[in-house]
Amino acid sequence: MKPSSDQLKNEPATEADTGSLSALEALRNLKLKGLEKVVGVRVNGDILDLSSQVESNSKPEPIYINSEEGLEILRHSTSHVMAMAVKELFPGVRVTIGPAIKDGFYYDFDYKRPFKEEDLPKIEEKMSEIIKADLPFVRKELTSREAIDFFRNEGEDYKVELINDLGAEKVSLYTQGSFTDLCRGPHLPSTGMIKAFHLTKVAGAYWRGDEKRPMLSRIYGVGFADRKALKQHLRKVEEAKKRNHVKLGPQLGLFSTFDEIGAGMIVWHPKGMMLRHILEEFEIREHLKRGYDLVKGPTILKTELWKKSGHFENYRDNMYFTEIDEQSYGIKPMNCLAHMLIYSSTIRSYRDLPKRYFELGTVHRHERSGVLHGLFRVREFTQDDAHIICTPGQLNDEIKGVLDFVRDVMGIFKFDYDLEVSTRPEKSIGSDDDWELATSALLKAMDDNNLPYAINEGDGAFYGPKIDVKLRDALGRTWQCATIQCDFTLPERFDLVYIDTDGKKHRPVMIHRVILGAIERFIGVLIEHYAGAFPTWIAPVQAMILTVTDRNIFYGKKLQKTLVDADIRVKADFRNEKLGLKVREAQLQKVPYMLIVGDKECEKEGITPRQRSGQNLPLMTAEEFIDLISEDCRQRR
RNA sequence: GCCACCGUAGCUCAGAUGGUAGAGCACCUCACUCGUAAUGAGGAUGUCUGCGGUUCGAUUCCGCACGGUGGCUCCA
Repeated sequence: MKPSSDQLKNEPATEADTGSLSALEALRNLKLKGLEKVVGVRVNGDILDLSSQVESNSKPEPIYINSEEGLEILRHSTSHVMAMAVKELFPGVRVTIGPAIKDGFYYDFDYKRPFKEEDLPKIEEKMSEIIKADLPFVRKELTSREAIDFFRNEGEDYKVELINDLGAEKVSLYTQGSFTDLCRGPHLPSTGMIKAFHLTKVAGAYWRGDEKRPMLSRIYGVGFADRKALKQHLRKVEEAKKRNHVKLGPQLGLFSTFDEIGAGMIVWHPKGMMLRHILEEFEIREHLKRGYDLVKGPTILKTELWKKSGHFENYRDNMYFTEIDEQSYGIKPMNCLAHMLIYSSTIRSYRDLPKRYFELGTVHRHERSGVLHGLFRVREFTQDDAHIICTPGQLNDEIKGVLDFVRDVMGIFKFDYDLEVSTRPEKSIGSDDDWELATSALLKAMDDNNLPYAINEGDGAFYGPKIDVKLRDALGRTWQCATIQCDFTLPERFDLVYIDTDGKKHRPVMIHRVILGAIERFIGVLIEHYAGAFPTWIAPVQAMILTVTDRNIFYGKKLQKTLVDADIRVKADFRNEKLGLKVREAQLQKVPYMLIVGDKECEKEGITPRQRSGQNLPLMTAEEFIDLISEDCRQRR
């Protein structure tokens, strides 16, 4: 199908004799090739429709459909097509908003009943008709008054609300066929340029994200420049499914959940517990190297103390409470309180600072049932939590130290990550000055280190601003794990002091920080990142001894003892089964090394390791194999 | 918490428009002693998530609860 450039030629450009012409004309004048793939233009940094007016001597930059901006235009236009299809199929539906998002788009509707998955094929069909009709997207500017009248007439109250809130004098509307939507644009020249889309799912979503407002029905779709890209995306989604830790975890014998235990509670099986143990041991060593002290607080603390810290006021809904001897206690959702008391248990000198208290602290949070998900969102989890209490002068270095720590650890696991700074939320404690101070301290530490970051306004913790570290896994998806939070308030509330050089009491500042975040979530990310094939240094089972016949068991056991004594995490399969079966099962368990032990190995007192890749290594002695694994561990591979 | 969808053996799934259920793998037993992703034969397996309701009768229909998935809101 040819793009509809001919249609467009006659569009708004015609009246423009006064030194302006359509962007498409301007591009033609530039004699650019591949104009059929151009969906918009960039002029002075603004992205405009192909039909928009530009000055005759301007040189608009073409935006191709497969560029990032081009895809956004495509997806946004596809959402309009979907809205049109839905309006035609479901009379009485009211439209709200429908933006482009990563890989696709969505549109929220208000209808007498929510949409179901089974509605999607019908909608897709209707959309295909609209696309086939190759309807042009026509932009029109109206005053807000006129636009409000228009939408009120159409019964589209959500649009009226949007225009009122915009408070602009003029707004733009886009029309394709029978459908007109309030929209800033830009859009494709016409619907015919949509070549590859797919509606993926339905979901509920609150109007404007506010749970007190109506629940709308959202339809999600994906859209790409061509069918090949769409197919590739669907393959990627399949690949991600295969890595799903909720499935892989139990399959690999790592963890499981039980209805009878409760939602959001993880039960760790032997191999999963071994993985945790390895990570925790690794963490303890890394923390000790960096001047942290190990501490531990109790799980339940008096409610009075939670009132003092501000948690009761600000975090109560997420906490569990209990009663002991007619006293109210709260189960800890965070680890800071005990650390504060450890600090204030004696007089501190400026010479003692900074204090870095580290605890693998298990916390309980009452997360709302709908947010629970595998290991990523649970109600009981363990944080690699530390509180750094230091002088204001040390703050910058300490934040830098934590950022370096994060960089080192993420480097070991080969994770890329982005940094985001979150500022003061509505529900919070502390003075404006302290927030200002804490926020600028975080920003300064990042600026000093030339670290790029994004800002999330109002997304901070209730006691202070934070730097969040978003990991990117092997599939490019992001997860929040590490976080660094600056806090001037708790030291105040707990009256933490140190004696400075002047002999007087001064107030220290505090940093809350986690590196892996929650061990549970981090392991979930690791499972998906490695698709369950953990590198040898963290693999719960590093090697599996596989005997060929019963004759080999005696030697196999001897070998196992040698390796266990050398701290290799080795298991053995001495069953009277065929080697092929044993290899298959070890392979499915993603064990890094299989040690094949047959008559040949018994005779030569050696082993033939088979790597997870399927590659066989030459026959070697147990000592050589121990060296091999030790080297893997040293290299963290 | 809200919206949608889902819940049949350890796992993956089939099934009956309401008459108490099957297949493969796993498991158990026996034989085979075997060299790099499934040896063969035989056997057992379920309160069809739970509780109520409708019905002569429910795993199937309805309601509630519990659990899961995808979103919204929230968040490590």
